[in-house]
Amino acid sequence: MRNRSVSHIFVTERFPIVCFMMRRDVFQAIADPTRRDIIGLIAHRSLNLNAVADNFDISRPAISKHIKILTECGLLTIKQQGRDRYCTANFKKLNEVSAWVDQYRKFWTEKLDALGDFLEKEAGETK
Amino acid sequence: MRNRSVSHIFVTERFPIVCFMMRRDVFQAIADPTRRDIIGLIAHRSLNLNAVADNFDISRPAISKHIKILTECGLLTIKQQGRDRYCTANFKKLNEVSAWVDQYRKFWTEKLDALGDFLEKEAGETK
DNA sequence: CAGGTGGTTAACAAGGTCATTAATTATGAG
DNA sequence: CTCATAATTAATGACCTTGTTAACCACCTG
Repeated sequence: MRNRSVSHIFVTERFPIVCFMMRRDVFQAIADPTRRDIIGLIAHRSLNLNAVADNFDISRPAISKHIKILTECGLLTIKQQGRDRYCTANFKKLNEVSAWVDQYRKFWTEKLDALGDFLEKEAGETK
Repeated sequence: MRNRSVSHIFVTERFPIVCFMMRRDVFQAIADPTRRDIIGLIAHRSLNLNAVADNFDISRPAISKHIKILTECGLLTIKQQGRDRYCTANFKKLNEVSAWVDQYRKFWTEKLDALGDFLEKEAGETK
């Protein structure tokens, strides 16, 4: 039962109702390349789910699930407009990732070789 | 067959030998909290596998597998010293994550509310 | 060489992820 | 109201992940 946590427990007189909320962490959310692509798509403009799905070869339900995961971890917010649900990216959430990476930044930038490695990689990829 | 790619194909006269190499991407590697903890552990000093395992409640084989994954994606390098294998972090690899996050940084820092959110989160956690 | 220690591999189990298709819900348009 | 469209849910399947224990290999020490 990983990544789950009880967020609220509502107790009526006779029926304890336990409400689970996925504690989807951002790291896991961005681990999937499709989800990273979705984020890239909606970075500049809000899109409804179908517009997002048009950019991928997978089914709408699959996209729907990805978006659900991104929403659950706080990276996306949904705004309902009639039938359409428009997805907007909530980039502040990426600060968690940024902060984690940044604590190690000094270990690889001290030698000032990051640029060199980046260029090396670029050259390898475009070759 | 996701996350796999044929990296090299050696062909002898009679035996084509296909060598698979896991294309473990860094995002997936750091998605696991245990692996992030391992990285944190060996950030400052090289540790052998048993020393790493001592810090966790899981078995040595489990740690061994995590370290294998981290090695396969380039985040760790192993230096054998007699019986011991010392793990060293290779933080340059984190640049991939950093670069991906950074392309969106302007979206959440423009408003200069990142500090506010950070403090808010801190307060929420220590409460 | 024998035995202990560091570490990996093998076999397996439980649960999670990511996709599918079919059915369902909900909204807007004619 | 009826139909088309936007989107979710349900049921299912294949594969991946993460852990376990037991057995094994490799190296150092006495």
